[in-house]
Amino acid sequence: MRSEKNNEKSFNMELFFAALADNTRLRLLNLMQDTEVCVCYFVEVIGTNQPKISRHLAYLRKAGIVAARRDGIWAHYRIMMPKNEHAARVLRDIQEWLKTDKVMQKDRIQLAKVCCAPQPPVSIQGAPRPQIAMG
Amino acid sequence: MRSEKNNEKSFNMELFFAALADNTRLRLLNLMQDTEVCVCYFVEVIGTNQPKISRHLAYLRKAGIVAARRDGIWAHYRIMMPKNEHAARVLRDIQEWLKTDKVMQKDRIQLAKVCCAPQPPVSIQGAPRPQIAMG
DNA sequence: TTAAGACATACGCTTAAACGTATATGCAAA
DNA sequence: TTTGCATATACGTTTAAGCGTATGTCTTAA
Repeated sequence: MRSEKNNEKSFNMELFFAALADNTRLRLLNLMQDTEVCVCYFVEVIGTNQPKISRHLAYLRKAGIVAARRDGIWAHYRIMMPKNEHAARVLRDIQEWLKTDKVMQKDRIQLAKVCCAPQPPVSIQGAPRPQIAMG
Repeated sequence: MRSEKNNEKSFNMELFFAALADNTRLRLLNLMQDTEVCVCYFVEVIGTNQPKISRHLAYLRKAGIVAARRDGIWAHYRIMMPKNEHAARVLRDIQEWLKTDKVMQKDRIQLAKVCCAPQPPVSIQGAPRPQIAMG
């Protein structure tokens, strides 16, 4: 996609679909299906460096697909339904789509494991647990 | 999107959404809403050079969203519903979405004008007319 | 068989997306 | 206030998307 200002008047379809055209971002959305998720869990489950996750989350934020909540040193991200009804419909369809994908299912199981483990990995010890890990 | 082989087994979501993340390609899809359309009409309505149109149509073809039909020197493109039910659902939603967009509506009106004009522009004289220009 | 037209692709360029690494920011405990 | 940690952003590099122009391919008509 070529750069273009995100006009307030009309929803930017290009930006919306560009945000969805990346496997890491789809995995992030998948992990946020049922609840907000702390950034550190994304890093743990996706298994990559933290700046990469942060950048992709920023991309989703700028596209109006997710919202962030700060809680002290922790940042929690959640899916935010676009006001545009058509975009919202597509996003809901995508959520259902992701639920049927084997790799995405694995990711959600992995999130549940990491969150509910009695002895979490050292890298995320003390991280805030999401209320619900899976649907 | 980074390059990745389009695995036959699982639908390539990245490629699918990347194909939708471009305004020219969305305009092309919009013009194919009701019927197959000859390439020369795309060039006329979009108002750009022919190789650009051809390249974007090739992109849509590779993403499995459109199909081409050769008829002598003419090439006709039409929307092809993906076999993947989720992709098909999203694509149908997008078609409805495009119908509500002012700019896209203008494009379809323009297509109708060009196709039904008693004296078509010189550049497309003799071009095969689509059966239906608008919904 | 040549010529002309419609369409596809090759080529070189510009721009931006995505990456890893380094660093800045902001909060919290000591 | 200093230290440590979670997160965000800056920076430089690599890769590929998108573009205009040029050229190739295929078909039809002369």
